[in-house]
Amino acid sequence: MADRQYDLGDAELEVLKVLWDEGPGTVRDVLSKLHDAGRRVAYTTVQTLLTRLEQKRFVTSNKTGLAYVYRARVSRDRVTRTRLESLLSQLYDGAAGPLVLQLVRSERLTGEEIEELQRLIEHYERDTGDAGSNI
Amino acid sequence: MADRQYDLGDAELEVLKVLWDEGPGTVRDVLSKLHDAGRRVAYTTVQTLLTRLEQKRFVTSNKTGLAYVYRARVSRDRVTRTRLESLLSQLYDGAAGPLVLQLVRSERLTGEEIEELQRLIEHYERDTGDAGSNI
DNA sequence: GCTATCCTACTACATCTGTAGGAGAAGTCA
DNA sequence: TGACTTCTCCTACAGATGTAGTAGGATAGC
Repeated sequence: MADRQYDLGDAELEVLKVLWDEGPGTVRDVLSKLHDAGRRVAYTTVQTLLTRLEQKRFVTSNKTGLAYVYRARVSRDRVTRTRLESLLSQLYDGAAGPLVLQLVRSERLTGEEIEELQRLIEHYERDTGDAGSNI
Repeated sequence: MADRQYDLGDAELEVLKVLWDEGPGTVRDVLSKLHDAGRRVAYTTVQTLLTRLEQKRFVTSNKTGLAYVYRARVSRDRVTRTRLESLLSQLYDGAAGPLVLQLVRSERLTGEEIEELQRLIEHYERDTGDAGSNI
């Protein structure tokens, strides 16, 4: 009963995001933020979610005064990568290329992002000597 | 009870992928493919999954001889896009750019994909007059 | 000290999802 | 026609997840 495993549910992720965005906070802090964002949810729901996140080791807590303060234990980047990997393996057999191309074709990158992309590609081509194999 | 809604579970997606890859097929066809792929699962499990997929309107069926033949009703592309959008909105606030950059930085694109990307970017820059705003 | 407030702990419950068994109809083969 | 095989239909169940109520301890203001 002590530990849960598996992945993050949507509601859990939402709570975790608040901790990423706002830094450590209590149940009430998180609840306020969620309410601000228009999310109607009960205090005890947030509490349950934070408890489960702790059981899954995504957050830690320590009692400060009256209430527990929760703190994210995994980085946004780490979770992002895991979810992304999961999407890639589920839908693209793990290949990143098709996904990138699909996204770029959808023309939703900003000018700056395109520039950054351009730089990355130049960098890549310098390293590998223009287009080559990927083995 | 007639209709289910919500999204696809992992097991459901696996079954749907078989239909995408192999074309329409019966429970047994799908089961064989899954077994070939090393997936140990019972006949009735596949049956249940196909039934649920039909309730969710991801597949249709029609009785052909003895058994029902199931056929994907939504394209791989459509489902892919939906899942991707969901990931984007959950983790990147809907912005595609950061995800693309992260993927390209992970250096998992083939030479060909990089070239294709290069072409897309050139195309983009021709259209918009080099780097510009994204409004 | 009392009372309103806030917090935690525990419990509950519905739905979704993965997984599968059993009953019974239908077709196949000897 | 009887024994298999193969299907569908219905039912079941456990774990994950979202959501929240209740009980009871701690705190703070009056």
